[in-house]
Amino acid sequence: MESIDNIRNAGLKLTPQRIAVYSAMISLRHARLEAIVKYLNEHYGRITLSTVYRVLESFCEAGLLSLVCRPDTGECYYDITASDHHHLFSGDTISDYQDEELTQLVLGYIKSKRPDIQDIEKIQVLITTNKP
Amino acid sequence: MESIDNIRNAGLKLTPQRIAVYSAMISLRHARLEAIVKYLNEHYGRITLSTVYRVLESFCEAGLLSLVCRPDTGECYYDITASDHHHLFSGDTISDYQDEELTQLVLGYIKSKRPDIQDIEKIQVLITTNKP
DNA sequence: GTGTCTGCAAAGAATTTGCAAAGAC
DNA sequence: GTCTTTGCAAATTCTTTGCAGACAC
Repeated sequence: MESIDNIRNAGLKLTPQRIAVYSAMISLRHARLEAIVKYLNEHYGRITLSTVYRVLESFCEAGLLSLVCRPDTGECYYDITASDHHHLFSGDTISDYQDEELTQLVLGYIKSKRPDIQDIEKIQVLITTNKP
Repeated sequence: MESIDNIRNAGLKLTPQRIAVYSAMISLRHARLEAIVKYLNEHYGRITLSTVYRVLESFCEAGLLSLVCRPDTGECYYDITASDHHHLFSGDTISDYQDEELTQLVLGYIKSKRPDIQDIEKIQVLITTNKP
């Protein structure tokens, strides 16, 4: 099972709660705490709020999850995709947009136009669209 | 005075508290609530926390301030620059990076590569660098 | 068996709200 | 004068913590 390996590989001990939270994130992809708790209550059963907080924190620290924030409201969502990627915001929907070519395009542009910006670690592009 | 005109033009009534908060943001450029309150206590005198919350909310709603979030921690900062622009993150420092050419570069790229992404409203690039 | 994780309940922070007085226009 | 904003204190909501028992390995 994917979840189990990923949690193990991140160096975390396997517990039912961690598996539940990770599975929730695999289904939800992007979610705020509230949605995760709702999902867990519906699909898993009782899990304490403080445990959810602790599990999510351990996942972020271990690099299993990342964070992404809405540019308009600043609301932050946990993101099942931890590797570098871009994001699309359309109304309430957040989508990952993996595009290494775009990363390289921006990187090349910045390096040539702004050589004073050194040691770039990460480029993230946030694209907001109007919901039709 | 710049602050006064901007607040007025945003359609908000002028109060000493609004002028104080706006002036604080002009000095601070990017700041979290905590830093704003600290600045106000040092430079202005007593102002209630709930008033600061309400003033900041009215400013964001009126388009006088925007929000920007750290990609790593998700911490959100109020930003004195409300018009579209990009951001540089270097250690604890956040800088605005205004570059319409970059916006157009990304926009052109997305439009040609991903014609399915319609009605793009905003492009924001977040650049994280390693602090030397 | 040892050390980490969870549940619980309580503490602590952060944010919002109701209301009366003060202030902007 | 009318309608909005502020200060204050209380209420909510959100997040963290301490500790004892349960659990992973």
